[in-house]
Amino acid sequence: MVDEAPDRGFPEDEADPWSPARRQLAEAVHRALQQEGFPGTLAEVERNLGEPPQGKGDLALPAFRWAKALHTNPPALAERLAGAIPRVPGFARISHEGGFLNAELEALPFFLSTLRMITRRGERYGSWPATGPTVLLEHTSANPTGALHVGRSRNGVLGDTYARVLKARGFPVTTEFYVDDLGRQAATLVWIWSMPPSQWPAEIRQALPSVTSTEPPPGTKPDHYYGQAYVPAFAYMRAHPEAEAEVNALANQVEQGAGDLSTYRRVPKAILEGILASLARMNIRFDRFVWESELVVDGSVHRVLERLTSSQKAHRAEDGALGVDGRPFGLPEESPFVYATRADGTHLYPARDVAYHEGKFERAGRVINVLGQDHRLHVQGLFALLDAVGEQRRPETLFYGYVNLPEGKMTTRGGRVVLLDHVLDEGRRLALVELEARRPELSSAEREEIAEKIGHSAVRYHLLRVQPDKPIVFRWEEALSFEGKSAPFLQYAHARASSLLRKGGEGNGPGPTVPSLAEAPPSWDPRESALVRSLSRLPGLVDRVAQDGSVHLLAVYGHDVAERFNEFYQSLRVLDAEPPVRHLRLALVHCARQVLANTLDLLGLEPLERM
RNA sequence: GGGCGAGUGGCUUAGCUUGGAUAGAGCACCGGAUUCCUAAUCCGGCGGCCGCGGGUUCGAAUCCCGCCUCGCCCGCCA
Repeated sequence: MVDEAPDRGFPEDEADPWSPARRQLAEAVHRALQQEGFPGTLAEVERNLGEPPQGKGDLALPAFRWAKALHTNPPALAERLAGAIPRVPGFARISHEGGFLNAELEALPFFLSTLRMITRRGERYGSWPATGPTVLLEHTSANPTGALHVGRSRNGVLGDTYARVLKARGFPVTTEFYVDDLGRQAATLVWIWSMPPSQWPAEIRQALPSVTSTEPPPGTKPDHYYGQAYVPAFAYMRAHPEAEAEVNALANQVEQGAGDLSTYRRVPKAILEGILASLARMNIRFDRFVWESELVVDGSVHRVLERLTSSQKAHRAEDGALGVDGRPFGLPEESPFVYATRADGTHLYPARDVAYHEGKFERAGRVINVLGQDHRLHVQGLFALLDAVGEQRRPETLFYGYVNLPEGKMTTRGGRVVLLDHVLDEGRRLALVELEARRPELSSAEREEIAEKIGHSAVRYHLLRVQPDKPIVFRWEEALSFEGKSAPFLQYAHARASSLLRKGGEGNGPGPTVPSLAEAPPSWDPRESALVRSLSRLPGLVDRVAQDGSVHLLAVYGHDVAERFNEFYQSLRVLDAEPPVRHLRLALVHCARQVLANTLDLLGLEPLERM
């Protein structure tokens, strides 16, 4: 039983409940090690503090690493350290076992100060103080040539989540979508839709018999409507040289910044709006759009080409094409050059990409791109070009694996795709079926609203829950699972907590106060302790994920919190407990709901009051 | 062929950056829990030479080397 002021060492302005404890312990251990003749730094000690197995305390330090240099053996060193370390504020016990030094927190003060931090910071728990520099994060950037498939949406889900985490870590973040309106793909669609369907070539009309207007009929999304012409138009164009020439002429015209851009962009823009509407259903939004054609019009591509031309590192092919040797950047021997222009001097994608990045570097101190793993080599080419034009700065990249179907790769032209909108619709439908069975007392409007939130959250979570690097095989039953490792599992825990707080008379108010050490029950149920411990980990996790983009860890974490909460909920009574216990448990429920809500928000998922 | 990425129970997967004390989940399967705050939940059981071989180390799923398998890329396309 603790008998003195419990809260020293836990300042009010901390963002992370663990950092004071870690720091205090590391300092004490470091001092003890120095007495043994240890030459290393405090940071080295702190880095080696790990989490011991269940039941062996809260922080552990393996002594093996330093024993030899200090002319002793690990168990002896651990024992001597344990003996040499005085009472550390916040810790109840420092012990040793084998070659490990184990430290046990004063559990109650730690738990209560964690709960207090959560109630005090509310929705800001998990967030860190503002810091710099501005981060520019580009993601999704799907070509505006049709409706988005689930594979492309993984990019958006990853990018949007990473942006949320970086913001929470304190960085000012801007998200950008690069609209690739140049090139043959977009031109093909612009070309076909520049004619009324009645004047289309017979082959295309036959492929799309129901299409009669250049405007999507009411109730049809423009990305689906305009996009459906892509496959037949592309096939026709490939088979008819005169059509291909028209498309190329169109493409070349915009590529040079000639012609009326607003006319040209009509269809790509409409498709983009459709794509954005789909993404918005999953809570993905952008701060800024950069149209590739704009970089031509404003001269930035031209300026890049001038710099490249005068660069020592420029490589001029025999026929005049301008590029650089990419081998120092890892390009293969067989195709060592990355070209910025064609032989006729017209610019290519890599040149525009350099121009785009120069703009990004002006707008932000740190630039991150979210790209599919097929872009790895392109990035090396980009680096080679940046180097050649004398640009020192480089973007960071978060790569992700593709979403495939059990039958293989998704292909738009092969007609083997699963569209995001269809997955989202099916998710909503399945959730509605569940709700009709489980929540008949709700109005149908409420059920519809909740179903949409469950459905899109399930899809988003599914795309988020594994390491970005790993490829995903899309299976409907898995993507729309509402059990186990899924968004509804998290949402359900949140809804349960919300329900308890409603019934406990707390509603959406500031929540119950955290009891003081004197008021709190002296001994806690293991499920209560496990829950607070889980809650205490959010800020540290946000810090880590912000560093390396491992956003899946947050999805894993959310599951852990929900699981701890469900275990607590299942076996312990809250509302009909005795007053001191009830008080504490209500605070616990309030904090769990808060952390769940914050984690859900970081993941871009919807917290639900009832489901 | 080269480069990059991934290989963990029947399936999906966390842990690998920074080596540490019984490798943690979900699905499936088997058994159990609902007069009680939402059973989309919980409890128990089953199931793992952490791809293979070598190396470094007091200690390797984690680091290094080699091999195998799968994926992606290797256009004056984007």
